[in-house]
Amino acid sequence: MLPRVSDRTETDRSGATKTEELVQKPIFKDMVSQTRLEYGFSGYQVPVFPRASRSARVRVPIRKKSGNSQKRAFEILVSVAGELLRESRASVPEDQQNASKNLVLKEQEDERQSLKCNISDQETCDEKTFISYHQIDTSNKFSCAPDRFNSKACASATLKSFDQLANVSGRNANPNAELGISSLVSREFSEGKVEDAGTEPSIIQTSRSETPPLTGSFDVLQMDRSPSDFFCSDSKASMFKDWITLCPSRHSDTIELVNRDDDKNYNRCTQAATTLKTFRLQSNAADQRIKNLPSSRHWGVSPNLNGGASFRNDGKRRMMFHDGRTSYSRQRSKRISSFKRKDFFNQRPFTGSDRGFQFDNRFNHADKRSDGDNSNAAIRVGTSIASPHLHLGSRERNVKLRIKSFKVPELLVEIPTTATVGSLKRTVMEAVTTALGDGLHVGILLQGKKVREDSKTLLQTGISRDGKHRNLGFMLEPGHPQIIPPPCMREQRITRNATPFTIEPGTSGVSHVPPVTSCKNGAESDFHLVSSLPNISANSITLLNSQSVLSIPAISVGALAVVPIHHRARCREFVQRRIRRPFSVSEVEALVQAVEKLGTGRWRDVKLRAFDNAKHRTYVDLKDKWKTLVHTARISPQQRRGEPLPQELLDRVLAVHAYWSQQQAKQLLESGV
DNA sequence: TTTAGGG
DNA sequence: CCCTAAA
Repeated sequence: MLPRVSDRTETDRSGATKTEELVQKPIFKDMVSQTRLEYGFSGYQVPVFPRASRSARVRVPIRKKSGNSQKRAFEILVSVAGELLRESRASVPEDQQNASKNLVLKEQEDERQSLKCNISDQETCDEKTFISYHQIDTSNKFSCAPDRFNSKACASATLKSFDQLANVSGRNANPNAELGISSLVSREFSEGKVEDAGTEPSIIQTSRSETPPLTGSFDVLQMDRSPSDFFCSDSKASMFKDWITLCPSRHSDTIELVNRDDDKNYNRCTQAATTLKTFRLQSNAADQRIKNLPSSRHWGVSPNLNGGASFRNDGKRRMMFHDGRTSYSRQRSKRISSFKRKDFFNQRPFTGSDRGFQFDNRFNHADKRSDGDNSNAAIRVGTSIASPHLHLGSRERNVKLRIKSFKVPELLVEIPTTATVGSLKRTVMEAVTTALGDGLHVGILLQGKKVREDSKTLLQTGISRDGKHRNLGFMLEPGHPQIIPPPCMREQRITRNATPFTIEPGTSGVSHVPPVTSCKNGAESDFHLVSSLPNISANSITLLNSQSVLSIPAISVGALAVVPIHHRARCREFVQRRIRRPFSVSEVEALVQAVEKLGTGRWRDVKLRAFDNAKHRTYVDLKDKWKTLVHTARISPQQRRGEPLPQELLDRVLAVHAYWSQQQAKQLLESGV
């Protein structure tokens, strides 16, 4: 067997019938010798988004027009809290379960199993804010009781006016306002009393629950994208004016709400997207959808009213039915993103794709005491540790982390030697964009070892003890959860154009030991490489080595623990449109060249010849691109949009198009005679 | 699956 | 970029 062929068998193409093509097709090395250069970027250093400030925060948009913004904000908070609690309830050690005191979420005895929230008002705040919202209707059915909580006993609860925070009611904004919410629900609370050292006991909503109360702790920064529903009603300019920002405050155990009204930079953002982890803030609309869904989280339960789970894979949206049939769905209305996305990279430098998890670029600027050098922005992370020795305000419970840059795994760029420096820049930018755009996860390395347990606190993990954090590393890792298909996809996986690193169908089911997949990256890498990889542990894959053998390790228990959330998110996101990836000049060049040789109508061959490395370009894409190219070439330069193409290239397009049209006509004539 | 073409 | 009929 030809080595060249065997090297390539990891791609979607295999089988003896295609051997010939494979041999004929120029592989990467050949391309290099044929006027093409290959640039390998190993460990490309991408600074944290320049505007990133000192803290990474969750942002909760507040709709201006929706009336009760307090209610809305609180709704979101409770929803957040609920998600966090749900995620972490099993992971809080016994000795840490009695720590915080401000927000009390309790499972109630009544049939609705609702949660009680007590939120206190801080007395030092002149402006009393009273949140008396009941029956918050999230998927978990929380309810909130008015404050019966002694504020002294919950010193970290620094709830200031919501109005101040969000400036929704037109009052003066106070960027420094904070809302503190405790991270823990303790058993003590359910018994009615909380004692804080040196302060008087406070009365807590008593509930004689037979079942133990929910316990859990907020983990470090858990963020997710907010549904776009939030923004649809507002004008673009004001879209992001009203934010409530959730973040761990310096007092820890609190969540900070910061008004973002003052920040013009947000106005140009297109989408609320802040994700480090996996819970969702849910809008009314999203809630509504959830309510309509079966409450069961069991795999295989279809969230789709049609009886099929909708998902997408590699650009194709389909309905999957339980009997294995697939059918195409035309429900555009189900798309989450109804707003227009503009230039992706400009606006969301650090966000992932619609499908992946996202890393927000819109960090908070409020805290500008230092860090004038934005390129070295740090991310401040509150530990949210439920410390057994709870001294509110104690700085020891905070960990400051400075992230100078993220290391992006290797990118491969191919560009003609005749290309300009400018196009090289653009190409690299595109590669970076693509890598980032498809959703990277942040990985944490502690002393070279991957920290996988997302539910553990920093204290437990040892990060908090690591005074200088020299041994703490952050990495961007591919976060393509498609690799671990949610069960709704497992019955029938679409593999043809799947990424080269997907688990093969044989491993469907609940196997935790996916097979080892080896891959020669050199020729296979494309801009997509990074994002095609599953979320796997760092020590099992060397992304920086293009020749490395990729092995997909067993999925960690921690990863599995969040699968249900993934699943929910997935199934909703499957119906999203593919991310738009405009063709670069070099890509157009390659396309034209291929069509010159092969003619129109052989798009599969064109794909194999010129875009085999680019998994995100399907032959349909190429055909479509050619269509638009021909159109572009015909219209006046003034009418053209996007990156300007050299006239020479467009002339070639027209010439090629004319030539092959003629050929086609000839053939038709011959066959007719 | 691939092609072709409308949306 | 999506969708889909038809091959």
